[in-house]
Amino acid sequence: MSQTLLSGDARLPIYQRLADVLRAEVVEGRLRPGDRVPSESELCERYGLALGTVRKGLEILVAEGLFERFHGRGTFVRRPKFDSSLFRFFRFRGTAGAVTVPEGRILRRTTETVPGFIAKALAVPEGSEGISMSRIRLCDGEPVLAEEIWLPLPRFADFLSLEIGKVGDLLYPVYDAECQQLVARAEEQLTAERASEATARLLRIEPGTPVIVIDRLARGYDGTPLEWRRSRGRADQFCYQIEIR
Amino acid sequence: MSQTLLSGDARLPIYQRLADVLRAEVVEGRLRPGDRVPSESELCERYGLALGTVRKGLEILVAEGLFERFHGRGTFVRRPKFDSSLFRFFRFRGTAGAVTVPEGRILRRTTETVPGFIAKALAVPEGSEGISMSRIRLCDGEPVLAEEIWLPLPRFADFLSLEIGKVGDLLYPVYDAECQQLVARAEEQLTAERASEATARLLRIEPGTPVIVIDRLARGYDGTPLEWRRSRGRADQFCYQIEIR
DNA sequence: GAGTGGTCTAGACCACCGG
DNA sequence: CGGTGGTCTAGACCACTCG
Repeated sequence: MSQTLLSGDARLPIYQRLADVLRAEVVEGRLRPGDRVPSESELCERYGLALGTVRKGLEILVAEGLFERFHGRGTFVRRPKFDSSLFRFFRFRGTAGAVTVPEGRILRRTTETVPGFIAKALAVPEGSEGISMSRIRLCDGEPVLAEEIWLPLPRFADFLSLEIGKVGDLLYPVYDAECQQLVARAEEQLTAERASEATARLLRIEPGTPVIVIDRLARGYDGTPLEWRRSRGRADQFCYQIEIR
Repeated sequence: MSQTLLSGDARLPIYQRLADVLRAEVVEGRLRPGDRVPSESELCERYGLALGTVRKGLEILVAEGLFERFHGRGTFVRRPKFDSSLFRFFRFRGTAGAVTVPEGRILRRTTETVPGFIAKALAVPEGSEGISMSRIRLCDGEPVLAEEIWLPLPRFADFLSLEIGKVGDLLYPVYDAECQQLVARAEEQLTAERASEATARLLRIEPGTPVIVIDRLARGYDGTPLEWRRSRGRADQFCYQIEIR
């Protein structure tokens, strides 16, 4: 019957506990993005469950976006990649259709005291040190986004020894490779404001022009805040789409 | 076996065809929001299917947001209500937490030629007539949104005979009751711009202040465009939140 | 061909809701 | 209490992928 080798709160459904166990495998790094998850039949045997129960557990994680399934190939831990997801919000005049990752250039990298509200978001102590960066992103050589980025210390200490010019267009793979920090998801918040002098200079627009402001908090699989980022882009290039029910 | 009374492309899975059949019941108005859907066992009998197959079909429609299920009570057609969903994007200073529907006041209602790009969105012929409205929405007496609304004719002809002052804070229930037009979902598109003179006056802000612009196209269950709406709100009160993976 | 996920069945028992 | 959805099982057959 409901006899299973699964740990966890016995009041929860078995498929839920299976999902919890597998999610923990990812959170704790035993399963990494791209890895293959044990097959359905393997999980049935290992935990002494019926196929339907195992499938339901797996489907939970698919719905969460953690796993991907491929008929005939297997179940895999999904690689999150959201630089493309951010940039689907922008309409670019030149590159119609194709999603291209804009070029990224780090302009400054310093160590500073983390401002209060960012410290709060990153869940680090008030007044602690962090890495502060300024970055610009370009499409076809034209600036489209100006970014301020904060990373907590000592978690990202290894990032300081990297040559700034060698960092590519995407930061999250670098966080993974150099600092063993995997970004799994993020929350964003949108608003708009007038371009400041500094922002206007970076985006090559007139000060006072409306810009979209996107605050992003990136988190690891376990929910730990890893990076705080504020991006500003020209409103006339910005366009976000949603479907509602 | 796969013998079933279900219509539709036989290459599709049975549960998918069941979902299609039930969705059509809603689209064609035989099942209306709030109605109870036949029970699992009833559907099993009616179509000669196993329980698991029926459940999977129902779960598709739950995932689409069309149905809601309640343990012990039954399965129901969900009532879409998104005036609250729009306003969860806004942060209001006064009313912390609770989601309140802002007061809505129609300032103008006229019949005019539908502008080209709106006609396109509404899928009505270029140059046809439509209802044009101007509406303001207030929270605690303060204007938070200025709206331009277009309705296609003759679909919404009955709307013209309504007393403008008697229309409440929500339009969609009125569309349903008076024009037999049920809004099921909507698409929105966000951007920002400088407040024009007219917008600034309505929102009681300085011209040139950044405002968020939300274009919405509301559709019926069958996908027919029903209403086009452009809302403008003060950027300093606007805040849209998303989670990404 | 061996292994994977996808579909479908038939039936058991449980938990919740309402009258 | 009867009817509803929720969980779980055991097993069949199919469709896809890869070596």
